Amino acid sequence: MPPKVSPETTDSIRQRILDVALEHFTRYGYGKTAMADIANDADMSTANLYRYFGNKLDIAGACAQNCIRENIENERQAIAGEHLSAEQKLLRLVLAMIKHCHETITEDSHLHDAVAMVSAKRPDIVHHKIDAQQGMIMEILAHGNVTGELDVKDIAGTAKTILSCMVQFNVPLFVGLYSREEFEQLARDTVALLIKGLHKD
Amino acid sequence: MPPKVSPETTDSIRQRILDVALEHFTRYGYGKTAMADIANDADMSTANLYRYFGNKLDIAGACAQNCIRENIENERQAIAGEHLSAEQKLLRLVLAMIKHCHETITEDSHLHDAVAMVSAKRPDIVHHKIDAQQGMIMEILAHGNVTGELDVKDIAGTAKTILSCMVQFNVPLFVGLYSREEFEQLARDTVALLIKGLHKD
DNA sequence: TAAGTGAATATTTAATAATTTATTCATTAT
DNA sequence: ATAATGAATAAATTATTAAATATTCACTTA
Repeated sequence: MPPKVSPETTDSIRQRILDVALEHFTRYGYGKTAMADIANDADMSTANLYRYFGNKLDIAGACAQNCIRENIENERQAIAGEHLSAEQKLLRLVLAMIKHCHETITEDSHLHDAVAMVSAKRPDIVHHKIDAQQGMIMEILAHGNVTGELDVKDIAGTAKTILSCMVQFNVPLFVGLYSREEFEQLARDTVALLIKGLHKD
Repeated sequence: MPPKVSPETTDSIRQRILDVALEHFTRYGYGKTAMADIANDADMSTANLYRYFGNKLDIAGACAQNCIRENIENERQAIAGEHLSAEQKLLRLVLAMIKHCHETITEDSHLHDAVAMVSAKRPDIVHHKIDAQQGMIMEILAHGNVTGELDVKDIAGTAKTILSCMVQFNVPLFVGLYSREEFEQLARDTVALLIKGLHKD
């Protein structure tokens, strides 16, 4: 039997669909992206999309998971490095959140439309991101305990509390309300306050 | 000249209109409340409403200002008392915020509809509330400095930072996402963390 | 048998017409 | 002169219809 030339795997086809779809979602938003548009650019029939994804929302969901994976990777990079203090790491994490939110709402990008859709219909995907962020904060706290910089008893609970103080830096809606500079200053102040606390030493 | 019986003042008429309007906004929301409904219940013609308010949004705005005044008064009551520590006051303030948000979204109440409208078209009104809350936190901090419980250098800046850590307790949208108990626990943890900080003593 | 398609159907979205509602104003009452 | 109104108009909302789009499926191709 003759060897097939470039035998496209199921996975690579799925990936091609996702690449095309993300391009469209970013440029025109979820609503204004038609399955026919995606199919066209992916060189296949509309019907064939359904052999690879259950429906349109599944495609958007898969795109979102890719983006979130990337985003988490970014944030991990930002806080990597043994020499950084817990405060520095926390600050870098928050600044990465703000940066990501700004990218989501600026660029050309009607991406916020797709983000809203996925957030509403697939809360599990959002939750996964929250869990990952809480995990990162937990690592920062644990390491801070080791170096003697911090003294945190309930690491998981405290990480949750810290993350909740940072909602505003995580939600594009809020980030859009102020200038980047203002927001970054607020982030610095917030991290400093969380580390130091208000009480008299 | 004969003395007028029960000479209704302009102010009392305005107040009657506002009472009726708030009732309707609460029960049916901004959109589903017609000027004719308000006029009917206030025993006057629709046209006459315009002798007392510029337009429908002005009525909603005046209602909102009344509610906010009440709300601020509530929060002031909650933190009154010399014997309370700064931490206790801060906690009481946050719990009052949560309580108010819960009341806004539960009850019968399509009030969130009216709140959204006013928030969008009259940001100054919202800002007034934020300023008042920041003022209360400043008072708490200043008093804490006096008693020796706290050591806060930049009172205004710190108050702003603290308030921003509490957005989630101030925005009905967020408050609705979790149970009251969960949220109150989060509030306790947040206040404790802000007061104590993370660092090793 | 697996991958893919065109055409049929169901659901959404957009456009339009019909209705309701907000706002204004000339006029009446007090 | 001040307070109030009914009727006229402008603006917004809702209901209706038409068009576009998502999804399914019987069928073809390799």
